Amino acid sequence: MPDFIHEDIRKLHLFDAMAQEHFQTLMRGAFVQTFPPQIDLITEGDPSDFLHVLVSGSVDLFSAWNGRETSMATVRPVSTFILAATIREQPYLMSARTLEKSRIALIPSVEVRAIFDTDSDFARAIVTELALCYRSVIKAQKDLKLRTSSERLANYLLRAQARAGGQPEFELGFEKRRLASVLGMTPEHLSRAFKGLHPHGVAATGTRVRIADRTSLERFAQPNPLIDDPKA
Amino acid sequence: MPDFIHEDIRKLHLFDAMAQEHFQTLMRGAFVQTFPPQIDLITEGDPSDFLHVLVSGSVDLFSAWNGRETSMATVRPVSTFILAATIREQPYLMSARTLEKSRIALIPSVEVRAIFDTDSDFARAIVTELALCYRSVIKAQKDLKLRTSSERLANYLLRAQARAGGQPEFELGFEKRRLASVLGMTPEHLSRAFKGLHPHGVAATGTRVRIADRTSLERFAQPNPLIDDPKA
DNA sequence: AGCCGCAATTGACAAACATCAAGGGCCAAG
DNA sequence: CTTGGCCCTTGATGTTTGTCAATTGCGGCT
Repeated sequence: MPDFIHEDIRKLHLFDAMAQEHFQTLMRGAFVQTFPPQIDLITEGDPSDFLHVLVSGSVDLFSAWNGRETSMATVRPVSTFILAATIREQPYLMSARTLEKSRIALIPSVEVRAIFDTDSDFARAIVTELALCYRSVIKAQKDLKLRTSSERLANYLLRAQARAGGQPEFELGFEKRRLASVLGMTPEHLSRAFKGLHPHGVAATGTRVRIADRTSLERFAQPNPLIDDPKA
Repeated sequence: MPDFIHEDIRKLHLFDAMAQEHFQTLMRGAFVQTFPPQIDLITEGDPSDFLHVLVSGSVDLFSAWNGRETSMATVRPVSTFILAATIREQPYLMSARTLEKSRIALIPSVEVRAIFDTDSDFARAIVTELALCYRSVIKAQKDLKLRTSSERLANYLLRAQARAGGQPEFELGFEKRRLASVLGMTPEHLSRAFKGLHPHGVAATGTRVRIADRTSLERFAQPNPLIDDPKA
């Protein structure tokens, strides 16, 4: 594995405090692979043999039941996924597939657990990371249970704009059909929801979105830090 | 605090591996309080000053936004809640109130964090606990996004029956209106959903439910371990 | 027993959301 | 430039779920 990838991974909160020796042990057992778009990386129910670290590209976490499928989250670099399954030695609860060409580091779960047992800095970092993940799912659940689909879209756009640096115009980053799945609605309904936000200054052309009047959109969306702030 | 409560708490996975000395430190700073039913224990957004341990009774975790309210989970003894907020030193994401008369131990968050830093067994236990919590929320989210309300009810009843020991008849444990909120629907709709399950052998009288034909109900509910098994 | 209060139910209706079936726009290959 | 594919959109319609209002039913209290 090239050194610059080591450095990218090392910079993650999860790995930045642990002993160098332990980090190197992890990296020795790990390997990096590049995947084309739309490749299934893991399937829910499979044993969690590897902790995954997305180095570049993007990955969709999704789940299926009874012929239906829903997108649970989008992973962006550089971050890990399926940490909880690795820790608990339990099967994955979600499937994962690449959205674009992606570079992914695979670290054997056995080694993660072994070092977790000996390196308390690493253990602490895992706790912090897991607590963060937990809170973000709770927020997603509140979003889902307390808001209508238009409200979810409005708040999603506000967050996306903030993430993109706050300019009035920004890229969605993926297709609308996937956004619909993330928001828990159909593509058709999303299309109508976008139209419904037009009076509040939202204009979408393709994958590009323009928020003309943030104040008006906020009045409609009623964003709340306890749901929408990723840091809270 | 009486000793038998210490013992109950000590038996929790979260505390059963840590050094006795550290456990005693935690307990010295903690206090137990008994609350009547329907008392607000914490409000979302408040700073997380205490880790709560429910010793007896039951507690509802809920959340509100824009005039709407939804029940996120029910806590049953003996278990802790709002661990993630304590760890991250962040405000609570959910409010909590007693459902019945409840006895609750309050452990100052500062001390939890301090001992977490020195006792690696405790840190490990926290990781395990958090990973478990995380996975259970993911399951809840899959339940919400992939199933209709009738399907959620059907699967809930199957789980409740299993939890109650598997007898054909069992107690719900709380009011139907709260069940409706947990399942993300209105009480009226829940009432109709129960009627819809009648052909599959479900009969509900008050807070008591009878599943006459589990096989038939399972055929309709399509339970899946990756959503419904609390241990997975 | 009778009354009260509250939860649960029921019915009628409205809103939210999904489905199905066409069309339109974009882009890349021929 | 045309063609085909794919996504997005649009319209019509159906299903699911929520709301409102009224009623029933049950348990506690007097």
